[in-house]
Amino acid sequence: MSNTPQSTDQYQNTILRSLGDEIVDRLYLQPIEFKTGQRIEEPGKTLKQLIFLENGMASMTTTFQNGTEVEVGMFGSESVIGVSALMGSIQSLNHVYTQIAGNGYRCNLKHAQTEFDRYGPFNRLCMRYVQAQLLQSSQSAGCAAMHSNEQRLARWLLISADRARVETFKMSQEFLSHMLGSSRPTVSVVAGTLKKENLIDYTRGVLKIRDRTRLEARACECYQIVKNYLANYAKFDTPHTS
Amino acid sequence: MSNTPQSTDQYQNTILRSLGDEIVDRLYLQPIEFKTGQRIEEPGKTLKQLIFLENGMASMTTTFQNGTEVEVGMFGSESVIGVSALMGSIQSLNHVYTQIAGNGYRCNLKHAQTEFDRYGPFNRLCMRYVQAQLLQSSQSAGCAAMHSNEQRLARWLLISADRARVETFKMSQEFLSHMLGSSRPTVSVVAGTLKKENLIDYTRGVLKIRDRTRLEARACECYQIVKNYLANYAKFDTPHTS
DNA sequence: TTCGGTTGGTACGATACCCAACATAGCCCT
DNA sequence: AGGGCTATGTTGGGTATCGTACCAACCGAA
Repeated sequence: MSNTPQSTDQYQNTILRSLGDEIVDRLYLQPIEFKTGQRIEEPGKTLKQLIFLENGMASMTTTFQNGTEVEVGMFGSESVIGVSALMGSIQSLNHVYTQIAGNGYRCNLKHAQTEFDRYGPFNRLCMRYVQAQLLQSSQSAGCAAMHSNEQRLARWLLISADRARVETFKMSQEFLSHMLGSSRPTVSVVAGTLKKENLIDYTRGVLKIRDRTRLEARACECYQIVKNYLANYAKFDTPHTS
Repeated sequence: MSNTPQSTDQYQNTILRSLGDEIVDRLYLQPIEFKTGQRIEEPGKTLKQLIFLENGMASMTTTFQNGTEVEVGMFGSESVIGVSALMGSIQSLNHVYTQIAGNGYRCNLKHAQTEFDRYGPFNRLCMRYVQAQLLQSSQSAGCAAMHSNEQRLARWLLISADRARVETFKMSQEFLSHMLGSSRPTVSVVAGTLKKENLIDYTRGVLKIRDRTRLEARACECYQIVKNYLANYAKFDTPHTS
């Protein structure tokens, strides 16, 4: 069922792993490291590259008129950042920047476009990934409307850990409050509860997941839905090849 | 700057309008009418068709474990429903059904796939539309996290009116509460406020926008952002043709 | 060691919203 | 006109969360 000849498992990134060596070669990837808080995209700026994360995590955020910032999307080793440039939106719409340091590969937009225009596996994987992004956004929209801050915080921590492929990461409460669209004191209280019950460890911005199972029980179902989808989106043939 | 030879303006639908006659012919469209509440997609069910709405409005909803249902996406004359089938997600993920009666065109998935695989204007428009969907979802996610029920109700009414191309439509409070992810009494109160101020008329489920300007002022900025994007997404050349 | 900056904990009043319940009003059918 | 039925209006109490404020803990630089 796998959708192309597998390359060696030298990559953590879902898409790179699913592409054959030959195709990856044509992308002319350049290794790149990310510090925490590094900007990848800015609204209105023309996209010039794709980023394939190997580990670490990046957020996409929207800034409202009153200056508040909310996370509306997230990227990790399952994703390719900037794929909208291949789909006709060459201007970025939102901020994207790393939340958890990591590394990955940079791909010049020209090379990506050329490969995309071969309408082969890379093209199909990008389209599938966009579907995955859509699922994530939709789920987040419903989640924000229906679920409590505790559920959403638990979900957010789990997602971040999954994507960054780490169980420990640095993350201030101020920051978490922006991610959830809640207030900082609320994060403090909610995180305090989870900490008291030993689900997480949280000291001066360093966050560690201690009991993943119970933390998952506290998170809303949105966590599993998105996780399952991301785990499988690249695995099956498209109708093109069936 | 327009992206293909225009067909005559016989269509209201953004995508059909942007495609040339020749391409539209190859889609073998069949006219179709929608009553309120008619199902278009169901989760897990295999997609067999695309729908191009000419007027009326359809919602995509997610149902949570506890049975509550929330709207996570919306379709109108700017959209094509079921495009994910062309992008590798041949199973529907969510419910989609009409909220405001209308009509449109049905396109067999096979014909759509064939045209899509020509990698011409139809392919590019579909990709652009998916970007538009993504923007809508993202914005909704942020909106649900940050904005009040009043703002969101006002936004929702305006969006619905725009998409359905009508200023009057039928819509129960029970239903609106699901759309917003709020409770029915809340809708009653909020709608009551807007009604007292003569922004809307609302009698026994029939809703009419009376003062669009002032209603827009009550809605959050998300309304304009999405509206602008939808008004323009099909208008410019993709990088392919530049 | 001291200082300044950042981060975290907590309190408190205000508010938005929920939930459940009940009363009312119009619609349809007979 | 009467009897359900559905949708709306309204209420009251409870809860989650906000906003503001203030203090404490910690970190790194001087």
